[in-house]
Amino acid sequence: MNKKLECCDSNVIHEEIINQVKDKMPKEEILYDLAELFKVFGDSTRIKILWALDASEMCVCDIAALLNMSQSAISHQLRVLKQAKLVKNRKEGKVVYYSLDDDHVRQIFDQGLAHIYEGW
Amino acid sequence: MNKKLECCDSNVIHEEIINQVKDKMPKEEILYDLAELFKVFGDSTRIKILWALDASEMCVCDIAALLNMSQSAISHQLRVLKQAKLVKNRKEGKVVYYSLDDDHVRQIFDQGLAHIYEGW
DNA sequence: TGAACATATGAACAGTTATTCATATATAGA
DNA sequence: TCTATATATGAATAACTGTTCATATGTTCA
Repeated sequence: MNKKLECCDSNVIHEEIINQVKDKMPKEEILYDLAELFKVFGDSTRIKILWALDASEMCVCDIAALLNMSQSAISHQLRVLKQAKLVKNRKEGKVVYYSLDDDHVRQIFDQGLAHIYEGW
Repeated sequence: MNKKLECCDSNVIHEEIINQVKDKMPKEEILYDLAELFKVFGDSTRIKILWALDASEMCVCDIAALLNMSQSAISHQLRVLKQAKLVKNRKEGKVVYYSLDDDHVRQIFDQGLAHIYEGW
């Protein structure tokens, strides 16, 4: 019950494949960043915001009204989206307008939708 | 301080835009499913598993060895990936081999990477 | 300057999630 | 049948996350 610290109790089964795959894997850091990016997409509030901004530039209050959520909640999420460099903003007096800051968002959404609709 | 239940304290600023965007938004349910899908991508362990399986079919023990993680942790995550219809498996004796079950994974990854690398 | 308002932000809380641990299931071989 | 082994799974825990609430910041206008 304490024979190997490696993986499961047994030895590796297919050592060649493991080494082969290991060579093809991107650097740990890249994969981490990729997961962090998708984590940002993994919330329906943020998905809605991105979708809305893909249709039109909007101010915080408008987004809150559109999604029927508090101004604070939206503001917090916009900060997350901005840190991920997915949205940008411009200020006009008191009002802050947000818009998409990425060309890939739409394509990522489309691929995601393609998966969801697949086989139905 | 209690004038409107809507969004923030004020009235909606750009009502036309809101209605216009509202019409363009996909159904609530679709956006929820989309977020659920990306949530699955939003974990570096699962990202690594998917990347590995994109390179080669592998059994549970091999994946655990490759990622230097416990068999149990990998098995739990494979279940999540299978529920999301991102991987499939086949049994050969005691050994269960997992492989990708989706054509979009690679493209979603590529778009994600494109975003990460953008502007550097 | 002061009131009104749009937005941002910190703390707190509830809900979620990834891993570990122990154990169950299933299969192969003796 | 008994043992070894590959995988699955339920419970528990620690860490993380989204929203709310209260409040701060910054801008306009009177």
